[in-house]
Amino acid sequence: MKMNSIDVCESCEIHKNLVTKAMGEMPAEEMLYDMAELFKVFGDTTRIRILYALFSSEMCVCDIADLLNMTQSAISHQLKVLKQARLVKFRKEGKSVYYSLDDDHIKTILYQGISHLSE
Amino acid sequence: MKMNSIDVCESCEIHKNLVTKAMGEMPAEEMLYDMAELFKVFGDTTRIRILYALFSSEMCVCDIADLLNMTQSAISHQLKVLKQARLVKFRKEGKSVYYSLDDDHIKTILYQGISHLSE
DNA sequence: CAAACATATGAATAATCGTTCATATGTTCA
DNA sequence: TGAACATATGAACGATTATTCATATGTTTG
Repeated sequence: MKMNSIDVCESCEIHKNLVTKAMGEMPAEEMLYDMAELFKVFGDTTRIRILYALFSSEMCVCDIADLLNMTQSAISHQLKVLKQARLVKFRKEGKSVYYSLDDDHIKTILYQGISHLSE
Repeated sequence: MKMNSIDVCESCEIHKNLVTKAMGEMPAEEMLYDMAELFKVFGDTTRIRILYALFSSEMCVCDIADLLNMTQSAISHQLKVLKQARLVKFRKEGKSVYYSLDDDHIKTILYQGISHLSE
């Protein structure tokens, strides 16, 4: 008599031990949520382009907009997303705001992605 | 006289050299697209949960559904996405289909994500 | 202060995505 | 062969998201 789970398939009770083991190794809900939120940020070509631009050097918003041939507004919105994910940082200089990479893991994450793709 | 880009901000021509340099280092369109597609796959808690489940051991669809307390259909749809991204592989045994991880980069990518989050 | 400029942001829209529901496919076993 | 089972899949729905447009904020300079 099951009580805590959907009755997906009774005969799979054979693997209850595997399920129990995996359940114990599952990260906490909040961690899973944060991980998904982080990877979502990498899941957009515009944001990946921005990160690559900043690999090259620090840049102001209009440099990036010019480089990617997109509107200043679109870039600004995406920089906000990158900022919230703590992937970029910025410094203000007069009217301009210069953005740069905020984290060493960014390259590693992107390169692992490339590495997976080129298998 | 500009010809190939939106006139975002004329006075930023100061940084044209940076923009040109970054343009030269930008990955090809197709690579950017593929990278975004790959990271999108990691951008969902259900799929991350499935990957973690498979870290633990190979599992059949209904094991995963039971573990995550979700419908068989939802899991099956997500496994399709993971399969297309070549993150999981499967073997058929009778009525069941056993899924397992298909790539060594998966752990590295997820761990880099965790590493970034816990800074 | 006013004009010019660089950036930020809220609302709207179109596109994409995850889950559900119903059902199809394919396997085993009586 | 037919019933039971495990999985896959198409369509539909609601939720999320990227870009655009209009405009606001904040800085510099005449």
